[in-house]
Amino acid sequence: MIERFAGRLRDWHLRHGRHDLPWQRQGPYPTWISEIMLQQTQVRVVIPYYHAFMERFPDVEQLANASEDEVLKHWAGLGYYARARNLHHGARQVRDLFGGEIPNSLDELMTLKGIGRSTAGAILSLGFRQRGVIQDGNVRRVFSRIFGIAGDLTTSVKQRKLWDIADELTPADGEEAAVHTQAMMDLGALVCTRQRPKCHSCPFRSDCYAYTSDHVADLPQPKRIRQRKTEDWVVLEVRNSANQILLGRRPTQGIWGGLYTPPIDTSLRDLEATLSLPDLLDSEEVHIKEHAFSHFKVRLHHLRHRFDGLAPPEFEWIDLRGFQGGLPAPIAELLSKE
DNA sequence: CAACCGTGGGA
DNA sequence: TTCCCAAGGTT
Repeated sequence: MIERFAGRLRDWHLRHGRHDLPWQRQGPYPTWISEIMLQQTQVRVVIPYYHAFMERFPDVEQLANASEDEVLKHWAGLGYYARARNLHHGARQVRDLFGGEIPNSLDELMTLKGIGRSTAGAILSLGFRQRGVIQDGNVRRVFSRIFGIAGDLTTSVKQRKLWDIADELTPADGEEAAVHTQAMMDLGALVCTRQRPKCHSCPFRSDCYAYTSDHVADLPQPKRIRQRKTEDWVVLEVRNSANQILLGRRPTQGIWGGLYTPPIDTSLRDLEATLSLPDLLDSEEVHIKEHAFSHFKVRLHHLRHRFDGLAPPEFEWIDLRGFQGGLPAPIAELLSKE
């Protein structure tokens, strides 16, 4: 089974795999961009962002020379904004430390911000067509079912085991490894899905532990999700007579790091203390919007206020049209309302 | 090691 | 409505 695995996977992929994704066979830079965008993010969500991003930042040099604000503007709505900040930082590392050429070794790739072992393996394999090994959610799910790996897959023992299997199954030849890498992800994404897997069309069903022992629904073990707390945030939309709006850049650390939002705090009273705008307590609540982050929830209380004068510290008057910075998705939606 | 870090969509 | 997940990495 181990001996025949790669060959059988390749044959399946030739007929049933994905061969027309926009970043495929485009070289290391497009592979890098797509791999970062695809972290924890579905293909159909990524595609429009990928096209716009590549249009504006067609190569490493243009990405490195751009401002972080503009990079985040193109990332706005995708989420996990550290990915964009790290990617931008990584492009500058390539420019300044690698002479503008993306390195083609595992160790060097992993020195770039935001590139871990799996993403480095993917760039080596898919981007450079050199031998590289990945270990993503698709691979973990496929292996846990085929080889019957139960329990928590994030422990170091299980991680070691999964990496060992992945390494053993990956062909030595670079081009074959590239096809293998794409095929592993396609099998996980198209057949060996989390819910309602299509075992009837799986090339490994006769050897699959989960399928042959009727444990497909139990593997891999779902990770326990802790209850998410809910906070209340007051989002203060302040406009002046020129229809500009008060926005401030959020600190790099924390939620929405590097993006721009209106003044936000847990109460209007706290906002009044920091902003000291006249008649702030008279501002009206437009509506309340619930928003879920990965580890907590918020009720966004949308308030409107009119003010003409100097922007308070940490904020600036901004015309949203042509603004070169990123707005978080729920904030952009909130500000677009009448 | 566990918490942190977004968003949209499907069930 | 609510829960869960989708090509992870950093701290």
